[in-house]
This record gives sequence, C-alpha cells and structure tokens, in this order.
Amino acid sequence: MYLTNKDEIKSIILDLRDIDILWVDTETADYKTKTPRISLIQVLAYPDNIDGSRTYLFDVLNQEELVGYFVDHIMMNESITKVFHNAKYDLRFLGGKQTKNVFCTYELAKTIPYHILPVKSKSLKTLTEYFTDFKDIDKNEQSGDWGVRPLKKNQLYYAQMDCVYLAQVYQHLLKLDKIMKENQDNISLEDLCKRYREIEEQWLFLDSEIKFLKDNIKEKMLDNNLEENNYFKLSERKTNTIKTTIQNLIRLINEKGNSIDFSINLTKNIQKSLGNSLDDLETKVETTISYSLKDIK
DNA sequence: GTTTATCTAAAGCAGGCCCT
DNA sequence: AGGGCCTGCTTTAGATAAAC
Repeated sequence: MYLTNKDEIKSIILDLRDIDILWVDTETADYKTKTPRISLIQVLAYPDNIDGSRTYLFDVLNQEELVGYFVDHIMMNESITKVFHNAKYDLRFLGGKQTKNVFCTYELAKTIPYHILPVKSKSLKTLTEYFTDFKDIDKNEQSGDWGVRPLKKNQLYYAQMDCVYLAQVYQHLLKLDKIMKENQDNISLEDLCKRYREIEEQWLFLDSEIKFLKDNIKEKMLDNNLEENNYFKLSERKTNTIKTTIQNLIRLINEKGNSIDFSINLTKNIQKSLGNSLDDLETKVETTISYSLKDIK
C-alpha cells in the first residue's frame, strides 16, 4: 500500500500504536553523499502476509514532519517492538539511540554459530533464501535511485517485500535461537565432552587439510603474481613496526623532560637484558588468568 | 638442569560486513 | 560513503614437552 497523503499516513501511524510488533525498513536517497535523505518508511504489521500486499509504504521524501511523527509515535514507543535488519543503519534516520524497543535480526543472526545457521553471509537476502521458499531475490533496487518520483513499480515491489522477508527471517531466527538456548540448558557436561570426542577426529583431519590448501593456494598465487581467481582474492597487508634503541629513547626523553611519561611492558626479553637491575626498578605486575582444556591421557 | 620448540589465549589493530 | 561491530592477523605471555 503506497501512501503519499500526509493525513492518511498520520492516521495509519496512530492506528499502528495498538500493535505489539512491527517489521520496519527504510529506503534512502543520496546514500552515497554526505547528506542522505530518507525516502520511504516501510511497515508491516502482519507477519503471515507473504505477497507484500499488506506492507505500508510511507512516502516521506523531504517530509521531516512525517518522519518526526513516526519517530515520536512509533520509534519512541516502548510498548511496540520494532524489528529491523541492521537497525543501526535505519536508526540514523529514525531517532537514533533514544528509540525504545528496537530489535535487530542482523545482530541476532550474528550470535548464532555457523554449525547451527550454516550461511556465509548474514544479509537479509541470504537469510531469506536460506529460511524460506523465496529464491533468487533481486536486490538491484537496493542501490537504485530513491530520490526520484514517481518511484518505479520494481522499486515499490522491492520495498514492500523487504518487510515480508524481514518478518519471515525474524520468525525463523527466533525459533532457531530458542532451540539453541534450550539445548544449551539441557545438555550435560558429559554429553558436551562426548560430542567433542565424536567430531574431534574429523575436525583435526579437515583443519589440517584446510591449512594445507590455504598455504599452497597462497604460495601458488604469489608465484604466479595472481591477485584474484574465481575462488579467492589475495589481499596484501603491510604492517610497519617502528623500532628504536633504548638509548635513543632515553636521549629523547631527557630532551623533552617530564612531558613524556607512560608505562611500557617489560617483555621476557627486556627482563633478560635488564638482569639484576630489574630489582632496582619500580614495577607493577598485572595478572591475567585464562583457562584451557587439556587432554587426559 | 637448561635451553628450545610448540601450543593456547589475549590484546591491538586494520579491514570487512551490513544497510541504502 | 560511512558508522558500529566483528573477524582475522600479529605479537606476546605463559605452560608444557622435547632436545641438548
């Protein structure tokens, strides 16, 4: 439902206040510039609708008043859960940090480990295709021009379907998360250990082969001066470590006087070089404790 | 008995991900 | 483009095993 009439939009916003949970998305114009403008606010209140016909498309291009109205009545409203995918992005336009009761499916998806949710990307498109029967979702409109009017049919379709995908993904993620947490609570230490032993051999096998393959692919790509092929991109990374001698450092500090003072870590090597002199030095010890598992023989 | 090698964990940092 | 979080690389410490 594409809506441009101010009063109509406002009246729907007021009606939406009675609903517990809304699936929300936005589209922005000029997103590559320093001053992006919000173009559409899409809202779905019926998660079971899968054709997009029940998604509200509020046209808010250059309508700061309408955006403010939505923020005041919906975004700041504690009693309504607002679901976004990567909410951080949309919140830039919809009230920022002061908003209440915002839920992000992207953040939830990231907390679920790969062996439970085996997808390489956590984009809305990937998650939708993984969880639902929607396949080959076209995301071309995402990078389209949302500043033009009238909006193309494709754009409106894309905009309304995003909320549908969002609601579907949300429901599947919640189910998965619930199952995961229940399993976590119910599984015994014994079972965890047994499972570890059960898959340890495969893991060792795969891990070693993966490392072997990676090293060799890297080597061959370097030998052939190949930056990229159909499978990998070889990215170069330079790390500069700046070094000086301790005498040079002392000289500098003497020149600058008290303006330079900071603590440095005395590594094992430095401690060795200092020898007995270490006892004469005023030091502070910071202790960190960590735990690791060892095999029982 | 001492040095050297190997492994795990942590911290700092650069680059990548996600959205439009 | 751009902001916040995450991943992965690198370095370091500390524990243990192997070598001298």
